[in-house]
Amino acid sequence: MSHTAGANRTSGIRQAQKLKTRQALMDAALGLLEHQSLSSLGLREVTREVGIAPTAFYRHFKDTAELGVALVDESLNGLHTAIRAGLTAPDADDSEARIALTVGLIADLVRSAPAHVRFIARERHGGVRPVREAIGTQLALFAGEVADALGALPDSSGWSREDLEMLAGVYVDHMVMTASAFLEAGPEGQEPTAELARRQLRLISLGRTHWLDGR
Amino acid sequence: MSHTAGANRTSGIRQAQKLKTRQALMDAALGLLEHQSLSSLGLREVTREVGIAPTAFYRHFKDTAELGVALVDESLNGLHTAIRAGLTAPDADDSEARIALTVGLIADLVRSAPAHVRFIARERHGGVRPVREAIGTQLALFAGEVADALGALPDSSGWSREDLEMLAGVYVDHMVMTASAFLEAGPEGQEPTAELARRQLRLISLGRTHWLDGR
DNA sequence: TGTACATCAGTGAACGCGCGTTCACTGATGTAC
DNA sequence: TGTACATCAGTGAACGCGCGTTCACTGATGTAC
Repeated sequence: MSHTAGANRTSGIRQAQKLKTRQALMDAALGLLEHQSLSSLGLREVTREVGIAPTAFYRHFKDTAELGVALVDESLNGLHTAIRAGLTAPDADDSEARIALTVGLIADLVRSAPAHVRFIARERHGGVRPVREAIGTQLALFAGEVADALGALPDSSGWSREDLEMLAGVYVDHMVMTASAFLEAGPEGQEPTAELARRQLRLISLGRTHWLDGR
Repeated sequence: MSHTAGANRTSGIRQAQKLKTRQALMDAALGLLEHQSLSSLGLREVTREVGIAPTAFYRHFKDTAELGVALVDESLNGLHTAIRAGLTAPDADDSEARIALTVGLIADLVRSAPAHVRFIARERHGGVRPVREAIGTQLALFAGEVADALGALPDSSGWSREDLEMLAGVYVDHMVMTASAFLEAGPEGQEPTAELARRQLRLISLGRTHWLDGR
């Protein structure tokens, strides 16, 4: 209509630079959150780290809570695609192999994006409501997808939607706890942590196998 | 030796008043932590709430992290005795009844000490290392006790100590998650949250029953 | 019991500092013609 | 392509404010005799 054709392409250099700065703010925040919680993260701290004036922060976020919500999306999109890649790889037919694969996937995720994992584990029950709620919403969506995936498996015939969602919730919670345990464990703690996680998944898997036993 | 006999009784009025102020600081902090994390809690905030001079804080704690560690002990001692009371009440012989009893106990705990529960859930993965570590240590001790209790049950014959500890860990994690879920859920969310928790405990219970099936 | 001294929880002034936010600005990028 | 105007990401000074920490103090409580 008005403007030039292609005006809403938000063209070129300016937009690219803005996105780059925004990303730099998010990266800096994620780094600073290794040793504190979002509720104590200062706007000046973040801009100092990036090397821009404090006031420039407002060109991107209204406050640090809004930055936090953006970090939730970034973190859980990553986790999301990483895990989905694993779930849809149906190479493993026995449950023991699927368990090992899942735990390996979580270990990889923690190794490749420790700051994101830490952020989610930390703020999941953290002091900043909008961020806590964003994480809750995203994890619920994620659990819904896992429930769908579980429902499509032959082992799940006879399962109600409610039970599938319960099971998916158990898996998602276990995943977050395991990821956090990997983070806390030192280098020598990695393998014991993985072994514990596999053992726990075996327990859940057994419960799952016998869920419909009493009809 | 020196002093009067009974000198280390730390006698009387002065000591009592000091303990009272210390407790007031802890109570005030717990209240202020409803909407923030320990890493952003200010010493002046806490003393203002209690109605004493900021400098008086140092008579009790070196910094807010130390206060946090004291809150961990207070919170988990409460939880500890509350849950142990439940575990040692062996009225329930079928597992369904034991599950309902456990979930009811958690709900009671959350209702009677919401701020303590919130504090533990929030700081378990929080930004203040000494506090995070204190919670980890206490929960590990707690899980050890639960493992002992489980090992004493007839259902547990043939279980290795390692498996008992794994199972106890699952129960403890589930308890913290459930307590946190009760907190987040509104008044109408309480019963659905309880039902979900019972369902999850049924799954774990089934896994437990069949743990030794393949020998 | 009474007196003289010691202890120590809580005070209040003072400090330097970093915070979040406002404002008018600059100059590179984008758009119209 | 060239020119004139609009946009807007980032600037830098300034503000009032609450922070953590220091220090010398006060006065009620505790102890010795």
